[in-house]
Amino acid sequence: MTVRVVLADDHQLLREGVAALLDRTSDIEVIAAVEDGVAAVDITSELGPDVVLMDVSMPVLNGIEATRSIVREQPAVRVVVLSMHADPHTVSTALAAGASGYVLKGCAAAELVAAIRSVAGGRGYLTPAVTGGVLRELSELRSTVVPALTSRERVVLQLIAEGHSTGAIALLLGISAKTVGTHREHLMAKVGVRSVAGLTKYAVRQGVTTLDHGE
Amino acid sequence: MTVRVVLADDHQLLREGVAALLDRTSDIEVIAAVEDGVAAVDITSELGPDVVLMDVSMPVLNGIEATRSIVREQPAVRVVVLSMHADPHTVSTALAAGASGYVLKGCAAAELVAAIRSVAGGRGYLTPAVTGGVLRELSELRSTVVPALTSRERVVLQLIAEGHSTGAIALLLGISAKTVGTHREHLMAKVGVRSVAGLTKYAVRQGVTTLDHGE
DNA sequence: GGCCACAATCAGAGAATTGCTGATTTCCCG
DNA sequence: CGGGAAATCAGCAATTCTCTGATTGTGGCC
Repeated sequence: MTVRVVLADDHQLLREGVAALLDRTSDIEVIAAVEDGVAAVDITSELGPDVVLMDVSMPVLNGIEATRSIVREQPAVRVVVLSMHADPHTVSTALAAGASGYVLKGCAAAELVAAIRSVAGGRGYLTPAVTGGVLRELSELRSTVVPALTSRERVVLQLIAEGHSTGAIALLLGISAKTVGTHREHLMAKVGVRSVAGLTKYAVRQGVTTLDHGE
Repeated sequence: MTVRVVLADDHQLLREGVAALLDRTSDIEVIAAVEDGVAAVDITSELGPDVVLMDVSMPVLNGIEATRSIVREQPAVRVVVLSMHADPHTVSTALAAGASGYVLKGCAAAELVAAIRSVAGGRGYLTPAVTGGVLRELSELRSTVVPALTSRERVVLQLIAEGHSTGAIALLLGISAKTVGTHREHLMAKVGVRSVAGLTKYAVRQGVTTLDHGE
């Protein structure tokens, strides 16, 4: 079970150095090293590696776009982005493009190996220096794209997901059925869904209810 | 981390013999041995053991009822039923009463120890001689209690769980909305649920749809 | 203090869905 | 050749949904 790796970076010295480092590891094999994004896409579709180690800044086609292309065409291939910078924007763009891992060029060889093994195993890898920013970005996106639910809405969501009818919820909460309907509409609008089925899935994902019993 | 065990059996010789066997094992300690079901319930609520080793046939209160009582009052206590017979009815009754394990009196000491360790660790234990019967019983129950869905019903279930309305499903399938409604009713009746929320959860559990996107 | 945004509440009216009963057709199995 | 189950559809009353519009209370902000 060796992990087959394609390396894409526009600096020859880095390519050779990283290849040497990785080849010291018995379970990782560098099967190709290319110097631009187009070559990375081509060689990946030809060789079908397990992991592509992708530099961000490359001529012809940058690493982000190359990642997007590879992930779209070969979802089984995992991409680890190798970058000089830890700025949250680059990181989240790379991850949005479909990268499974993100490591900095300043990292130790051991970390690079850990990242490759992690993504080859189907997990992800984020170098500690960027995780904070990613989490912050994530929560910001969550709150702007998906507005926070109000406490009342959360209660109604839970009851809906538990299978209660509008009338039943109104009785339980001691409010009018009309109000429950309004809450439901607000919920659907916020969650971006237009059915009880969608609301229920959202509730399950959010942990507001369980999948346990039928309702 | 020794496992504290209460032993309940109406034959003194068996109590002494099993206690001796278990005490040879360093991580298992028999803290009490009683001779009827009532005493088992009493001593269990008093001592709070990790595991109760429970004979099925006992005077005053049989092992099944004693198990039911113990599990209801002290859910943290695990019960291993010790029985002479492997008949599926006894086994499934015992498991339905809340037993976590089932071993035969004809088993080796090593198996008893394995069973006790397993249930103490929060898992279950079924002696191989009875697993076949239990699985058969289970699938029979499944098919009678939860009748198999027809292929058409599965299709409708999926579409409902994906958030489509009755009218939309009718269009997609090229049938009347009334028919879709009938399918939905049959689904709810079979699944034992009376809401789209319940159906959606069932669909997710069954893998008919995913939790991914909202709808 | 006044203003504004928003949560929470409710209502009206027409459209859609639900729940229940009942029926027909087709098809497979013994 | 039945018998039964699956799949289809209808009628009808009750409920729910959708959309629009409105009121009240609260908290933050100038």
